[in-house]
Amino acid sequence: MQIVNEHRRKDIHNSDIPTVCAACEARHGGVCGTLTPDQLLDLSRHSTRRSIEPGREVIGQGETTESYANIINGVVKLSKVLADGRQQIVGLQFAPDFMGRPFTRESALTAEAAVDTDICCFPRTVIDRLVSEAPGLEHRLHEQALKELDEARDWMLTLGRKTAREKVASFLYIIATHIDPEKGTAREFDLPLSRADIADYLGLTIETVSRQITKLRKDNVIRIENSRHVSVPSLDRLMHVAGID
Amino acid sequence: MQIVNEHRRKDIHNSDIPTVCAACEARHGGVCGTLTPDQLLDLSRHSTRRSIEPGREVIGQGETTESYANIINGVVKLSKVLADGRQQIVGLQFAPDFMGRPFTRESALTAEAAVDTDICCFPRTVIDRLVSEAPGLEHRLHEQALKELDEARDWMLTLGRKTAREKVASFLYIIATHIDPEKGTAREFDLPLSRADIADYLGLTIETVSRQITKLRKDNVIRIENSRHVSVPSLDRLMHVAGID
DNA sequence: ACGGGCCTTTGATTTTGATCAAGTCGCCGC
DNA sequence: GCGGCGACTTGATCAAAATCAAAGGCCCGT
Repeated sequence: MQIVNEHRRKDIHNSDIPTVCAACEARHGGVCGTLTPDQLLDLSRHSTRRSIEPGREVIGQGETTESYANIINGVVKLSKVLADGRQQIVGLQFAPDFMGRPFTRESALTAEAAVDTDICCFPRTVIDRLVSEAPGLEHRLHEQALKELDEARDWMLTLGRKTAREKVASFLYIIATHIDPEKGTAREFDLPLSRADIADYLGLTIETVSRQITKLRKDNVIRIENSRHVSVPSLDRLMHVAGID
Repeated sequence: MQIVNEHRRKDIHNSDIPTVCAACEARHGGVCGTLTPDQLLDLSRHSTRRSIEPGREVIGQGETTESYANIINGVVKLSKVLADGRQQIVGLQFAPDFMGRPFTRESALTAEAAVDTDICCFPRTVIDRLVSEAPGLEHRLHEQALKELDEARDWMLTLGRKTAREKVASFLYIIATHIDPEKGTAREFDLPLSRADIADYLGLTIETVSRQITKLRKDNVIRIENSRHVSVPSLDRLMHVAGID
């Protein structure tokens, strides 16, 4: 897609911005926003865009990574598995999240696209060099880590203490509030995860997830078509069912 | 306690180190290790030691914090509560962990001493200033955040996918490997948490925790006296029961 | 030593969600 | 249009953990 000046975002200084970066959302919420035009140019010269189809693994548990990436659009599942195959999704990442683990080579988890996803990949060496040159970049990565930590801890409360109904409602709420990186909350959306994925995210079985979704539909908390498309008449109601004060 | 030169650690340059810091473990695994003697002196002038008895709240969910702290010894529970009182412990912190949330005023969780605990408190303003002066400090805080994120995600797998027996064994394994900051793993230790706390950490009830501990004892995975003191004949066996490959 | 309170254990019963087992729906290729 | 396959739903039954209930044990002060 060719980007012309009129479409460029006005909230960041755009002169001398590499063409590929000019329209990229990752420069706003994402990590690239802290870089100077020079640094951005440097990074963009080494970065490559990739499209990933659903189910395709980006990085496997225990593998070594030689690159980081920004999510341009789509959804990525982060998961862990037990030796006997039990699986838990430990996080979802949306645009413009940064993926990859600074300061360590080996990944402790598997990252896999949940839907068609575009990412912008950077070689580890370039990011590591930029981190040492631009202190603002480490600060941004640090903030992203803290955000993920907060999300992980919120989800621990969901996993440990909520009922199946509350868990499913909590999941729907997360999706409603994250699926569209532009506006805050969507009252209608396609689920980026299959029932099996939702079960792995919530620590439930697919049957329980399905039953609870059916029950939420019968209680008019949500409306469903196609089993993937959900609309939420009242966000407040959903939050309440999810046990979020 | 008075510290004389002979007891000072040799692995860090000790000249001009403030007396209170000289014997402090937090300088090794902790965040102070990155500071120059000058910066350490600066920080130590504004820091205060506090002893906290079990059950005493250090910082409450939703309160604003004006200080950070290092744990000198003891154990701190980090927890979240739902509106109706259901509680989940989302993390345990041991010496020499850093407590407090950089870059945000409001705490999203409650921190409470689990046992008698000593902490070294720093005013927010001083740390924030040192972060801007010493890039190494932010790097260290970033690493601590990433460590906590890894731990949180590991625990999500435990909460979402393990059985009660595996959960209790996982908890005992965590304690065995963290209770003594000096040596790696203890094969005998006092539990820093009550049954109620363990239940809140594992997303179980106290009765289930008690029953599973009894069962692990009968299966000779652990030995118990006083209901607080535990010894572990075989760490490998415990790990296996905990579902850790 | 005695009593009271709290923490812990143990037992009986119930409930929630898992498991087992059929279906149904939608999509795609033929 | 038909058949088949994968994803989802629904139903029946089962099991794990929660809940309800009652002791025990331990510590502490009197």
